[in-house]
Parts: sequence; C-alpha cells; structure tokens
Amino acid sequence: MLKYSRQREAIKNFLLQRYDHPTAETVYTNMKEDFPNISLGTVYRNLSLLAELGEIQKLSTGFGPDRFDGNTAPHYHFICNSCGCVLDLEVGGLDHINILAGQDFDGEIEGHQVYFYGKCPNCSPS
Amino acid sequence: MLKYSRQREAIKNFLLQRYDHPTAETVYTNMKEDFPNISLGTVYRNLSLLAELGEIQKLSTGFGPDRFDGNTAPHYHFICNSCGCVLDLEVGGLDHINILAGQDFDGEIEGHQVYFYGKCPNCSPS
DNA sequence: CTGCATGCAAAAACTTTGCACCGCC
DNA sequence: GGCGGTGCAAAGTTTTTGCATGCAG
Repeated sequence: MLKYSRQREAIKNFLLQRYDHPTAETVYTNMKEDFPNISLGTVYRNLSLLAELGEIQKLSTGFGPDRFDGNTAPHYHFICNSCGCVLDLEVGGLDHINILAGQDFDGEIEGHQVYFYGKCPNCSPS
Repeated sequence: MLKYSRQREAIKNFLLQRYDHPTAETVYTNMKEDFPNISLGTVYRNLSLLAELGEIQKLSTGFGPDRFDGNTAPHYHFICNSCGCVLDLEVGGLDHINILAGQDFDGEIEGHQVYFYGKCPNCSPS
C-alpha cells in the first residue's frame, strides 16, 4: 500500500519543472528549501520509487551520478562529451524500434533508452 | 606515449572471448588466474583506458556496476528486468539514427548507445 | 492504532588515486 | 635510464539500509 507523502509529491513536482535532468544531490539541495530536514536517503528512496512506478525516468549516462527526468513522454537524451550536460532530444521515426528489436529476439521487449553522445551547441566549434 | 602492458593485453583478450559483458569485478577475478597479483585498480585503469581508445565499450545499464563489451562493431544491448543479464541484440535499420537525431540539433552527434529493457528468453513467461 | 515514510547515521557498493617499485622502450 | 604501468592501500563518490520516530489511513 502506497501512502501519500509531501516529500515525494514535492520531488515529483520539482522534476516536472526542471529540464536539466538533475542528480539526486541537486534534488536534495533544492528540496531543502521547503523541507530543511529532508534527508538524502529520503530523496533516493523516493526517486527510486517514482522511477519504479514509471512517474519519472532514471538516466544512467555513463558519466557521474544518475540523473532524473520528470518528463515521461517518449523522447531521447543527448550527453555532451565536453561539459557533461544532458539535453532532451526529439527524434522522429524511432517509435518502431521496440518492434524492430523484438523481431529476432525470443524474450519480451518492454522499453528502451537511447543516449546520443557528442558536443552540445555550447561546446561545438562552429 | 602508450606503453605495452601484458595486463592490458590480457584484459582486452578476455573481453573478446566473453559475450556476457562482464563487470570490472568479474574481469578482475578472471585475470587473477593468470596474474595472481593483479590489482582491481589496474583493472579499472585499463578498462577506462581501453574504453577511451575505443577498443572496448563501457555499458551503463542502470542496474549495478558498469559492464564492458569487447565487441566494438555497432550493435545494441538488451537488459533483463528480471535477472539483470545483458544480451547482445542485432537490430537492423538503426544505422541512420545519428543523422535523424542531428537534424534538429545544433551541436554535433558523435555516437549513440541504445539499451532495450524487458524479459530475456529465460525469464519470459512463454 | 497500524504500518509505511522519514531523518539520521552508518555502511555498503563502486570507482579513483597517491605513491613507491617494476618493466617496456 | 626514463617514464608509463602496476600493486597496494587509502580515499572518494554514489547509493542503500537499519532503526527509532512521525504521520497518513
């Protein structure tokens, strides 16, 4: 049985209004404004829980700590090899890739995660 | 200047003959057979180095420690939500996704990583 | 009241790093 | 010989967990 918690609610709302895919640490720092006594453990517990429920996305970028995204609509992510920033990326024509992937596969494909790597507009030479 | 090392060579060869995407710990355990005194630090150093050189791939699956893949040919990965195993997946028709992704993007796309999630053949109900 | 959620702190899990010595070039 | 690589151990980073208390149902 899942019980309501003001902290969880606040964490989810925070993520919904951020577009930079914060880390647990960043969430924690920002939560402290409204909940001075909140603990990092609580942040981690709620982030994991929300990710399991599918209400947020967890991103493992391969650089540093995991990041979290409140946008659950299908979209992709770009990670800058120079500055490490994480950007949203809308890419058309990838909706069918679960089906493509399942064609020669005996198990069940339930979802996917795509990370693009390169140089972000700020770090790009041009 | 990069200097030859028997340990690095052995790590690379080990990864080339494994298809289960071992963790650093697993590489370490196996290296100890040939190099009883090898240290975990050396394993991590060489895995990072090889990944930077593009001779192996580092996989951040979102579950547990990073994994490593000696197969540098373009291919994708499947991660089982039940048992956590990581399988190779050949998916046709995804070669162009860097181009698709770059179309509305101001930076530079240099590469991508795709993870599929679901139930592997062993964990699948059927 | 009952039990899940929290705060706090300790610990676990994973990875990196400093330093003295070793071995490739 | 000179310098990068190694082994060892310590430390750093990120995440999880145990326990007493707090609060939603």
